[in-house]
Amino acid sequence: MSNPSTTVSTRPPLGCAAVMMQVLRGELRERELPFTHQRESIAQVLFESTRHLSADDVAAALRQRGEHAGKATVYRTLALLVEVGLATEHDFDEGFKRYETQVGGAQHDHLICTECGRVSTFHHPELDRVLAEVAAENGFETITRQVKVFGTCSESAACRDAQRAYREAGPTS
Amino acid sequence: MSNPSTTVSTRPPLGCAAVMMQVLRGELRERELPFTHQRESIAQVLFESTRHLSADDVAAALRQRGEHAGKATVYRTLALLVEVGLATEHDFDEGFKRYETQVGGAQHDHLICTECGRVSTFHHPELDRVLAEVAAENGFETITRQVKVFGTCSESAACRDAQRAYREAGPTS
DNA sequence: AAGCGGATTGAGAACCAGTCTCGAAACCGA
DNA sequence: TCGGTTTCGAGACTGGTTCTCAATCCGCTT
Repeated sequence: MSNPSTTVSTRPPLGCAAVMMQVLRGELRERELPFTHQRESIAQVLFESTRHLSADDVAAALRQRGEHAGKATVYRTLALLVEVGLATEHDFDEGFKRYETQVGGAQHDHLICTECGRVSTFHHPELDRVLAEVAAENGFETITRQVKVFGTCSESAACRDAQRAYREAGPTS
Repeated sequence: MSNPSTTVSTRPPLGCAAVMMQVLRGELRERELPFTHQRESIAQVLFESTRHLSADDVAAALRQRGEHAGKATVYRTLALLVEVGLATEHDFDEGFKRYETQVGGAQHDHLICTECGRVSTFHHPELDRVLAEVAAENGFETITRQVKVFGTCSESAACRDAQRAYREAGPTS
C-alpha cells in the first residue's frame, strides 16, 4: 500500500495539466501552428490521465465529455504532442500504440505484466549509466531508448499463480 | 575471399545453421509436429542469415531459392520458431516485426540507427544485473525483456553528419 | 466586426501487416 | 501403400493507422 519513498507521486499534482497546456500553447505558437479546440481537448485528456492511453481511449474519453474528434485528428494530434516532446509513444505488444504525458525530461521504463496487463514504471539511475556507456563504446549518439521488461507481477492472485507456474516450469532457454 | 585471420567471426561458423536445424527437428519431434519442407526452408533462411528478417524478407529469400511458401505459412512458422526458442521477434518501430535466430540463451540488446537503419547488438552483464534487481524490487517475475537504444551510429558519413547535427541541436528535453 | 490566406478537420476510403478459413496436399507410423 | 491427422496456401478478412480533399476554423489585418 503505502510505500513512501519509491512512488513519490503516482499522479501529478492538480494543476499539472494546466501547466502542460500552457507549454503546449507556447510550443504551437513557436511553430506557428494554430491552437485548435481539438488539439486542446485531446491534449487535455492525455494530460489529465495518469494511464497509458490508446488512440481509442482518447476518442472514448472525448465522447464521455460530450466532445468529438475524428480519428485522423486524434492520431495527428498525438503524433504532434510526441513531436513537441509533451508525450511519449509506447508499444506494449498489444497491436496498437499507447501514449503518455511526458513531464519534463524524466525518462522512465516499464514493467509489463503479461497476465493482467498492468504497466508499472521504474527508474534506475544505473540503467542510464550503463546504456550511456554502451552507446559511447559503440560511437553511438542516443536519441531515445526503450527498456521493457515483460513478465508477471504480484498484484493479483491470478498473477501470482502465473508467476509460480512460470517459475516452476523454468525459463525455456 | 580469403579471410585467413582478420575477420574474427562476424558470422557464425559454417554448419551452425545445420546444427540449429537438428535442434529444430528434435523440438518438433518432441511436440509431435511434422517436419515439413516449408518449415525446413523457412528455418533455413532464418538460420543462414545474420540479419534481422521480416516475414517479407523470408518470403523473398525463398523466392530467390526457387521455393515458395504462402504468407500464412511464413508467419505461422516464424511464430513456431519463436515458441520453441530458436528465434526471437523484434519490433524496431518500422510497422512490422523482424525475426532473428536465437543461438543458445545468449540474450542481447540492440542499437538501432534511425539514419541508416543498421541494427547492431550488444551485451552488457550489468544490464542483466540491474534489470534483475528492478524486477526483484517490484515482485516481478521476468519472462523476457527488450532494451532498444535508438540514435545515430557512426558507420557512414551521412550518419556522422546526422550525429553532429543532433548533438548541436541538443536533446529536446 | 468582417475578410482573408493558410492550416486543420473529419468522414470515409485506402493501406498494410498479420490472421483466419477451409478444401487440397503432405506427413508419418503401421 | 494406406489412413488419419496435420499442415499448406490462396484469398478473404481484421483492425490499427494513414491518406484524401472539400468544408471549416484559426489568427491576423483592415
